[in-house]
Amino acid sequence: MASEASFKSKSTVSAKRDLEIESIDFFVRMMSLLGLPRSVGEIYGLLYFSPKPLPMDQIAARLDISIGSASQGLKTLRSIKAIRTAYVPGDRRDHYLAESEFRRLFSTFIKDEILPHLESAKDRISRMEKVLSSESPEDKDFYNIRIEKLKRLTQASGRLLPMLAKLLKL
Amino acid sequence: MASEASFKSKSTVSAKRDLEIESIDFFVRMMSLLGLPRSVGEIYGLLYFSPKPLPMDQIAARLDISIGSASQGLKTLRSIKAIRTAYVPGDRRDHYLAESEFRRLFSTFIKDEILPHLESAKDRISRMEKVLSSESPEDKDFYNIRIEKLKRLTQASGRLLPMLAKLLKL
DNA sequence: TGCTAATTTCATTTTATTTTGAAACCATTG
DNA sequence: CAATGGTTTCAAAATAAAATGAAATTAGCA
Repeated sequence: MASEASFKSKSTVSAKRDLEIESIDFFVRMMSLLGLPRSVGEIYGLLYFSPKPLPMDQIAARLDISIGSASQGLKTLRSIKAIRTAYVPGDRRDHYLAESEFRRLFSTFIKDEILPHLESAKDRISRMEKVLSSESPEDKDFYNIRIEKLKRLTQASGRLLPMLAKLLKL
Repeated sequence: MASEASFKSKSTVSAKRDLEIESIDFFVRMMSLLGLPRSVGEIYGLLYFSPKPLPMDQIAARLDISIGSASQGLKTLRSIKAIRTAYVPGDRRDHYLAESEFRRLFSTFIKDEILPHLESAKDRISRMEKVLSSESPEDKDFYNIRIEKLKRLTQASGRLLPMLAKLLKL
């Protein structure tokens, strides 16, 4: 079937392509800042500037990545709520849309990736305190001060991060 | 030369070792959250619970890593101001001490690693706007809205991150 | 200044992560 | 309920990141 439905001038098509490329580049960097693989950034970048929801095979084709990568990347993006599926009548394939509210994206990330670490940090600190109180090594004061600082750090982050997450929701 | 200078009971020594191990573990995780390699976390973790400044060769020996790694790791830690050198009379080697004020550590990290990305993001957004204004593709509204959102994101981070950095300096 | 210990650098090796591609699985529909 | 299109999974391959170790460099001291 030829695409007779809409005529697009050459320059307009390339303008869209330019935006797409800038977007992909942008999100590849941003995601890698969050420790996510390149392909995840590419997919999100593509979807972010796509006016229509795209199915997996088209995503893979336009980014020239394998469908395996695409599937994995979409899974990751779904898990952090950075994309959602859209129903397209008469098409069996799932179609994906970028969730453009970054607030949600970041707060999900903070909740899922950072706060759990803070939790285990608290456990670790209690263990340290136990060790220190059961023994009385030299430099006990030094150790106490260090543990105290660790404690403050985790407490501060435990308060700050949820605040940040909330701020981003504005 | 035997270490006759101080007698340490077996349990006290192991208590210190326990603290050290918890500390290393803690900072390995924390640094990896910031995208820094394992060895960097190990070194900082060791120094954080060391009452005395340590020279590079001792650091490498205690962590069982190569002096190459130790040198690189110390360089990284120096560059983010997470450690500093201490003068030890009669010893030619540099001795290292953990900077225990995390605030500084984090604010340096934000300034050096994150803010530069924001700068390049601004450039990219101007390019996008230029592309969009010179052409008039379909879905122009959609694209404008997306660009607008990106702009807000970078502006918000541009304001928020320095605030955070300052807060952490208090 | 020359000697040597201390440190840095960097090519190579090792390890960890990401991507691929094909097989297995699932779900729709004819 | 078989056939086919769509998706996931996962072992193997490709790539990227980090650690090693030895040579090169630097700096303190005699």
